Amino acid sequence: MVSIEQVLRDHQIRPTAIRLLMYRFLKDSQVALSLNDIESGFDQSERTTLYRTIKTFERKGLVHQVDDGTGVAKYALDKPANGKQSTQDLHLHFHCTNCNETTCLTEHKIPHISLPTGFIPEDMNLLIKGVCDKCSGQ
Amino acid sequence: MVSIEQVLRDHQIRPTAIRLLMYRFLKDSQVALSLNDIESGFDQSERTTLYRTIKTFERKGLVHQVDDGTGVAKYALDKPANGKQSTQDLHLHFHCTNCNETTCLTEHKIPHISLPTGFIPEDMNLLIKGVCDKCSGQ
DNA sequence: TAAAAACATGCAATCTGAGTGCATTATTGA
DNA sequence: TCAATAATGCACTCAGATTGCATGTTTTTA
Repeated sequence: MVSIEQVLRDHQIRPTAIRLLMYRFLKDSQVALSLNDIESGFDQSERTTLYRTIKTFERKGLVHQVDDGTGVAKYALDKPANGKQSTQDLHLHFHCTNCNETTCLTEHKIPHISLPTGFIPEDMNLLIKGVCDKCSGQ
Repeated sequence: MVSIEQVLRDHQIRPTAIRLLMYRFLKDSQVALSLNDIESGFDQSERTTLYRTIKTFERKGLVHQVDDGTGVAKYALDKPANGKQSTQDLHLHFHCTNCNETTCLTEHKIPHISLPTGFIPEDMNLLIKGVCDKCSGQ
């Protein structure tokens, strides 16, 4: 078990108070969070700082941005890669049109897609919209 | 060969001058267009009108919105369905990170994905980012 | 360890795209 | 032809994203 402080240091991020708090906040969330969501979880601290913090996390590879089609950027913690290679860039996200929550389905890999000649893929994103398990009651 | 006017009428859209122009503009484009792109193609006419026009087209099933992860909505003409059922919502989009153009790869269908229990899919969007054929030079 | 350099934070402000309200103009159909 | 209905244009509003700058804090280095 590595401390959050160490995780940040490992990513060349200075472990300030806000950063530690935000990391924990993201870690405790089962769903991707928008800047507004994050802001709501912090009485103290300022929108801009939270924004820059999340962007720092993103730049340093701690979180990835989730685009769920709502037009609002959300963020989720990267799961530490099990193998050598990060698999973060092959995501499947589920956006519930009922509760508006967006979940990373990291276990579900996107199957290989063959593209026309000349198209060089670098990143993939599969977004599925529908009703999530909590809302479907199943 | 059906006239554009007829296409619009068939979708319960009054064929005004702007609408005919915009339809042709979309038809002539190989890539999805943002409102800004469209605006640039029209010296005359007003942003709001173009916006409402594209939204009308969307509502009536003439175009579909493409979300390429840039945060800017783009639109592309629906290809006329060959079969009875429209398959517009299950093709993939390719966004070139070099030229910023987004292409509908209508021939490429999204493979079936099995979801965890309780997740009910209703719509899917597969976005692949990378370098397009024009930019890769291949 | 003090001073300089580098980075983090807070506040105010800007920018962009999306979307609406309303008055005017055009089109349609009784 | 006239009333009803829809389309257009202009002026806004709104939200989220992003930046500039002044200040505070940490790190580095002489």
